[in-house]
Amino acid sequence: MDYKKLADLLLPNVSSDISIYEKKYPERNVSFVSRFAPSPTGFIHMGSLYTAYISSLFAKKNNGVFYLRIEDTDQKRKVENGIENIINDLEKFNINIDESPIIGGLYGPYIQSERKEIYLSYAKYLVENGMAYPCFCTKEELDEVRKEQESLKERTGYICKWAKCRNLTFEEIKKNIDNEVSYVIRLKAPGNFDKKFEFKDLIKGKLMLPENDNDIVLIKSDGLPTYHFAHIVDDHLMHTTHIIRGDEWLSSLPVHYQLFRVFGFKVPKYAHVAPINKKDNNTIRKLSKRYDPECNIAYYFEKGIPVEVIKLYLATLINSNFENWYTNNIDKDISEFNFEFNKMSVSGPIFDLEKLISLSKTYFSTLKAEKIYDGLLEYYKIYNKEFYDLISKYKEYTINILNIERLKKRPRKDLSCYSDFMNLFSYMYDEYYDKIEKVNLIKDYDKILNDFIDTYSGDDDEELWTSKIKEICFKYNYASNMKEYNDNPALYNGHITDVCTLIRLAITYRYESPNIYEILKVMGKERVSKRIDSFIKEAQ
RNA sequence: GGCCCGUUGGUGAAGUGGUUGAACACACAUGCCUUUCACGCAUGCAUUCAUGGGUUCAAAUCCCGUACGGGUCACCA
Repeated sequence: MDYKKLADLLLPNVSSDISIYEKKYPERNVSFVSRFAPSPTGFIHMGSLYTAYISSLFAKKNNGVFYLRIEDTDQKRKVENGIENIINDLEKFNINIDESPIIGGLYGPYIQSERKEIYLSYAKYLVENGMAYPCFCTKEELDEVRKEQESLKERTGYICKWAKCRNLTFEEIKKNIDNEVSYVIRLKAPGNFDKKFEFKDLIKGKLMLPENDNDIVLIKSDGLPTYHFAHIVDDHLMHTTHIIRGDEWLSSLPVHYQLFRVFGFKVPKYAHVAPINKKDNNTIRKLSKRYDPECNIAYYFEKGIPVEVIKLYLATLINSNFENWYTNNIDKDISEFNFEFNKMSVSGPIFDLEKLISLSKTYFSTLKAEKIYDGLLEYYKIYNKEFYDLISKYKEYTINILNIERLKKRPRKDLSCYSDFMNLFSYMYDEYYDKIEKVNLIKDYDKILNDFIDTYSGDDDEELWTSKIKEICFKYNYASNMKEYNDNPALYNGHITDVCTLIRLAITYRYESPNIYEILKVMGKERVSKRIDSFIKEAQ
């Protein structure tokens, strides 16, 4: 068969001179190039963020390039604003992108649907060299073939004797083309399934894979390439050195490997990332954006968990020894850690929200109050306008609240997200000083509170403050320490904890709060007196 | 069903033939500290690495079988 003639018949208006593109997209002078190549089908979720983050982290570590390429060759799955959504989400996470449809770059276009000419050119080149051919089989015919293969317990696919369009004569093809029969272009797969080749994946390690003998589709009937074909052409021309992608691609690696070899291109290195999993009852399954709210990025935004925390947690999932490094280098940037492919989980890490929250508490405990304050403003501006107005109005006061038990060697760890702040500290604002239903009052509560407010100066140090409380304890027959009380409980009306709890209740209407001494100090004497007065009135 | 991959405590995991008495972290429990809560500190929590066999002086680590789990078999990526 005259393949040149065949190529011209199929793609008359396309040049098969691929050297144009080889020249147009020259070698890069960096040793590491990775990419994130999503389909624009919606918002980014934890899984895609994970893969994208890994790519960017390794690119950064190797002073390489990380670019974004949109894989929109499936017209049916296109979603409105898909590209914008992806780019916005990546921006929110401060993932640094060197080239993208927005930023541009020398290797564009970065949207596959805009590269149609390129793919067709490479496809024509293959046809011309007898390595690809048109296939006129309909979906129904293919389904039937598959059914027959299944009933014969044979391997499925467009393989061996089943690849009937492989042997069409030029005349037969010409007739179909003249009649405008819809067709695809398939690879004439040169592999032998019974032969295996060794492949070293950066994460999975040494693999033995069968050669590909399936005549996979290269160009679909709409003229757009399949993932397999676009992957080879793009990653070759864009000079990607490291393909970092989900391990659902592992099984098609023989196809991709073969395509690179057919063209004589250098095969890039591959890192197949196992998915983030979730333990559901007793089964482990992939974290799903449909069933697991924590898979959705919006979930964290709504709670007010900072993106830094998510990145921190993802980093621990990428390399579990990261966590140890981080606790010793809490002031350093995540990217300074030496991430390694071979330390990644082969079967996929399990997502543990509890651990993420614990990490978040540690993260918040390292922040300066001013920084948290800025985060609070940003958060409540969107999620609670009323509270936003309040903290905007009382900036200094709010920062003082945030500084309670923060300015010491081991700060409190009670804040795990911005939404916690309101739950934890709303009572500090008079607007939210709410009564609670049931309050247990101790003996002489009114006298104790009155004595307390009489002696409270507002600027005593903690030691003096405590000693004043102890005096009150003594006066009303409360034990001034627990040991005393426990030795002889019958002698006392109660103990110092009861007295402090009473004060805490009067001030906050809560049984739990940070150090009451510090709270009083932040509130100021005037507010404290008012609250105590109103508490006593309310109790009577 | 074919092919590929995996299986270490309540959880995430470290571990690649010999100081591993199986790190570390989360969770849990108890105790200490303490005005509550949180923090912090201390202690406890796998005589054993899915399972059966083999190789070896030595196996969680290497080999084979079995069970279970995951991925994939599209003109979707």
